[in-house]
Amino acid sequence: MKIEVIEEVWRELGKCEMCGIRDLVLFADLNEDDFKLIHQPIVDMQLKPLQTLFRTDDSPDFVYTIRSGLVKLVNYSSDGRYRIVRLLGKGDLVGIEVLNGQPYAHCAEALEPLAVCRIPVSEVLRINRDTPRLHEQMLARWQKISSDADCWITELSTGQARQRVIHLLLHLASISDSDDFFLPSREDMGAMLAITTETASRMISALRNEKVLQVLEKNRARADLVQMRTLL
Amino acid sequence: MKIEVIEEVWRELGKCEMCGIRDLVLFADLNEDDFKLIHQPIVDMQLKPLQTLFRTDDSPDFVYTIRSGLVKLVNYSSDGRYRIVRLLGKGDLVGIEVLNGQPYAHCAEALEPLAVCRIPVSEVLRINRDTPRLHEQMLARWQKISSDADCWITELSTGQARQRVIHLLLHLASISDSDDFFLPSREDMGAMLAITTETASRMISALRNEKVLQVLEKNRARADLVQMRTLL
DNA sequence: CGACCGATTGAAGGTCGTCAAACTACGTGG
DNA sequence: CCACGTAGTTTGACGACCTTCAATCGGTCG
Repeated sequence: MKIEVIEEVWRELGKCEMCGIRDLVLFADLNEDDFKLIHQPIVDMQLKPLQTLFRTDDSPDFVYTIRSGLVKLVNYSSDGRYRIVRLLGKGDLVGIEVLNGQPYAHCAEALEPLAVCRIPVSEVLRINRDTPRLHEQMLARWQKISSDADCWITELSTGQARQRVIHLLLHLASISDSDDFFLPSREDMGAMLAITTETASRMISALRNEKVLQVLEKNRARADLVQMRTLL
Repeated sequence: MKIEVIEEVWRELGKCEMCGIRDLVLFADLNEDDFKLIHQPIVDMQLKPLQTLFRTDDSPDFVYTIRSGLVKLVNYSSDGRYRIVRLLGKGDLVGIEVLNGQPYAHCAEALEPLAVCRIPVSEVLRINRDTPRLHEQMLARWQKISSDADCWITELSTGQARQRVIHLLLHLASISDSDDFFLPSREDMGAMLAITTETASRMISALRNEKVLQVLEKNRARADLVQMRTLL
């Protein structure tokens, strides 16, 4: 559990209106006038794997939209062990709970090289007060979080270790936009699936022996998805 | 997995403004004028244990506010097994996802004798469009669902069977408003904790032998909460 | 080169699932 | 009234699966 300081690489973002993933983000439905409500800057940040966006006790002043990369939300439980409760990817909004006046509910760490837009909470609240065009997006985002959580419970926390690993790999492949996909460290797989790192490792080895999974460079893999689904 | 027809006992509800749990419910922040927006009736229903509020494929026309009792949200997975992904109690809103135009995401069944208010979706949507005083409640409710889900993942789906059972009992005790609390069938405990009914039964037996748990009449129990917490 | 970290593999033991039987509570029908 | 059937709970025995502990391997970085 390394603690590293965030090296922030700032770059003033021209305009949200020009955003390449405009249709995916929280501000998708805003019009030109709405954007005039933004006074404080929305800044672009790049993070390297292991760096944190925020921790539970950080001052809840920003939310983050993911432009590219993968983020894990981690819950450190009272007895020391930790559990990854969610994965967020392109277009997702990290830290949404602070928009309700809550503290950050998790620790958010980059898994892959990460590009995010850092949005001041005050700006979202202002826009949300002055135009109705955020409401639907907000509700849709909460909805997605909730259905992802259901999936996490039914697919990733139920059944035998082997099935959980396969479900996880299928999920990772489905949210990847390239042919290969992100393969977490065995420790992280364990924290997602509530199994040990050794068990995770054994399952990955087995799938490799069975030729349904190829491990590429560090943290990347490719899989025969069709055949893998038959193994469930 | 019994399928029973809902016996509905209807009673025209005087006014939401007179509601005994007014401060807990979705409409908590509405004022007198807002209530004039309601045209279709909100009706009071009583259900017996095992009866269902709705199933996944029901037409998504109503949401339900729980006045008293306990509801389980069930997810039937592709491979036949089922998993309980959430418990809802007094003041909770069942079926909230349909307000976003989605189908029901779960099957909702009564665990205890249940009293709910059945609210037409169309009314909530109208109020939500014409007044901002529902927005905050809606967001707060989604937020609670999400943090409950986190808790479900970290406490009820992680660790050894014994700890999971203890966490569940502590949770049930905490949401009960009397001294004793609801004790699920062993099968339901299994579906909540991703363990078998036999294991659930063994854990309950053990806790009884250790004198930290007393099983009362059917589906009720009392526990020494302080001592039980030390067993984690 | 050596230290270190993560991944892998092995062996041993514990926990939990599976199968089966006995027990309890409850309601029905003889 | 009692015998009986049903459904849920409990308990036991056994085996599979997973964790634990430990050793090894491979790659990276100083």
